Amino acid sequence: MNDSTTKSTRATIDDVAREAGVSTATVSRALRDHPHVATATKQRVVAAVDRLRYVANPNASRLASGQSRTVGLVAPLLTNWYTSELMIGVEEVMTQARFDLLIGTANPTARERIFRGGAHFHQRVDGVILVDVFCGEQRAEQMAALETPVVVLGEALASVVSISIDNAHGAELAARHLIELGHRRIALVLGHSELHVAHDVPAERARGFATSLAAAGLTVAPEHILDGDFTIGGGRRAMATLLAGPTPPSAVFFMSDEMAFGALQALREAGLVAGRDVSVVGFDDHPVAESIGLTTVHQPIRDMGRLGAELMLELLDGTATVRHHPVEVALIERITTGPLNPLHTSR
Amino acid sequence: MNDSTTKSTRATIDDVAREAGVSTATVSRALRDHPHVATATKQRVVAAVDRLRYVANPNASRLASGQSRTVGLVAPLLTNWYTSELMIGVEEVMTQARFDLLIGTANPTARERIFRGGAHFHQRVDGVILVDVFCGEQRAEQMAALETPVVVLGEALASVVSISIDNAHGAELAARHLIELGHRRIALVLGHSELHVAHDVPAERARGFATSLAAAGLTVAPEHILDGDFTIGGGRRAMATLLAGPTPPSAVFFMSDEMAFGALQALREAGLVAGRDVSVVGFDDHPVAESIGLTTVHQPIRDMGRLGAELMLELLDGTATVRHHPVEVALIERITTGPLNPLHTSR
DNA sequence: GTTCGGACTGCAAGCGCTTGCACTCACTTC
DNA sequence: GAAGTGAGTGCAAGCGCTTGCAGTCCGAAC
Repeated sequence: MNDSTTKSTRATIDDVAREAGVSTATVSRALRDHPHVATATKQRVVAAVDRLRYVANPNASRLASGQSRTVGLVAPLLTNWYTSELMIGVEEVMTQARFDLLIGTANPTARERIFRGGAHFHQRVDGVILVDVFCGEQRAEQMAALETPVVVLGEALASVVSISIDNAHGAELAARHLIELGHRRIALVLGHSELHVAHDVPAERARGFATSLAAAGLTVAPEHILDGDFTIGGGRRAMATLLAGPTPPSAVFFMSDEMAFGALQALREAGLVAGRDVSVVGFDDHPVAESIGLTTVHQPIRDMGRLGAELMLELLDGTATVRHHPVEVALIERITTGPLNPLHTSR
Repeated sequence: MNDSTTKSTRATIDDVAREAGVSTATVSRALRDHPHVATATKQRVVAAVDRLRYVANPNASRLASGQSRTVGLVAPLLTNWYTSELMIGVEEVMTQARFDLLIGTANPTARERIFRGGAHFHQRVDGVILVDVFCGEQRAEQMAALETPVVVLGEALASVVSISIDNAHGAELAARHLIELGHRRIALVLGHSELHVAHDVPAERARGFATSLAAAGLTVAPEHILDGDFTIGGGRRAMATLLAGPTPPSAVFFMSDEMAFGALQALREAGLVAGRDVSVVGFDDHPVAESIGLTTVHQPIRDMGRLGAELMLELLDGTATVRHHPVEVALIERITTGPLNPLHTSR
């Protein structure tokens, strides 16, 4: 009956038990630091494990324990440097906690299923970290009712654990900086990624921008508000459009660094110098922003990833409090912004 | 005994079997498109699955089948945009094939264990994709002897399935381009990332670079070969050093775009214009290279990731042939390179 | 009318772990 | 000396699937 064929199969817990002269139950407990295992026994087990190079089969232990020790990371766009950066942070913490990370793209259909717990995902993970999967409070409540713990990154929510920066505040800083440099005719390039259904990050940044302008008694001309699609190409086109207009702005706030990169390209193509002819501010602090010298609003992305993972771990422990965790942003002044060029003051 | 407590637990295969009026074995077979399952039966099963919103427990099926349907992706540096880009490609294909992707960092210790199959990893994955974990032919042979299928990305190897670009050729293209523009005093900025133990990518690129110079009867001055550490900062420092030297080069080839970005910054700080005063060529075609206008050697990273995943799938099928798969590179001319500036011809 | 080969389905034995429960022994405590 | 107490261990029943083997049934071939 016992087919202990000489197949060079991997050692199982039973092999270890036999080798150590104890029961499988004891091996299992010894290996997981359960209380009530004699120190001597534990040592024998560990020695046997080493001798046999035993590694527990995760599928078996997960099946038996009902815990998958895996968390899912869902993001609409993995391509994104922002997402990867966040992912690194999450991965760091999760690996250390000996958890697996399952990454998945959230196409629009999948999104809805995730909210209702119907996703394929839910069956195999202990928790889900949502990155930039904008859901809104209503959806958050739905998720809070689910048995799967959820951490939302990039959006401020009350019914689930969430982490995000104060987008309005970041935009305020950017606009205030431009105003302080003397700029009056300031343009705004926003974005409407279709993947980010219903998300209000652009709206919040626009609000912050408007707040600062209003505080200085300024307004934005309608033709100075453009959509840059959150892409390099979109930013380039937006900048070109602004330059071609009747009254080009002396400064532009882009809602992402990548759009700003495109804008710098457009400026160069027009023979203009950023920071002198036109001031440009981005948002994110992309790794390349520093080398280009782009003035931007820095957000600690990797830290947010780490925090997200830590909160997920707490959630799984039952020690987390459901609330929003705000994260600080800061303006980083570099060379793409400068005092208002006299050229512009002349009307 | 049968504790069918009213716990709102998930539906199991038995629930589906009961609902469809068949045995669990039949459900299992129907769901995996086994032959010899009557069409009508299959439909009943599918209907029951829908009604119960059943999703198979992956741990149970993996345990029972002995297949983990998971592949590991190991890279020394996940932070890297290159790695993320590659990962996206792999993820795309793997997800479609309904495989899970487990990502892991390969610190030096872990590397050796992976080579000998002793890694924690091996117990839980059907195959391993190694990204930039430079191993050399000897290590590759070791791995080929392992039962775990391996695909190596970024290095040309004979004993395992491998994928890489022709680094020497890429560098040749870059150098030739500069030579054709009239440059004679060309510098080289390489890198020695410590994480990339013993990898010869820099060596190959250096060789290609030398080949092109030699063909034009040129040589490089020793002080024109610097280490830029493969980082933005390193590139910046290298460029600054070159500019401060007694005979600054008129053109520089950087082994990575990121170092080139740093160089552009250094040039700007020195009041010089890239493409006019000094020509700069990078390597990689980083997403930002386009917006900055960096001339560089393009490599189809995401495609390489896709190919790697496809080959892994074939390997698991037993339909792959072990060999190296070369991938094409191409020079992309942009604005950081230009004809030799007369200033430089004067000695 | 048998016999036979397939198509289809069910039985039941695992896969390698975890864990509730029961049990054995010292040791204490009255 | 009896009765507790609790640390330490083993038994065995699962966890939810897969799959070899053994049917059952039915139409085709003899």
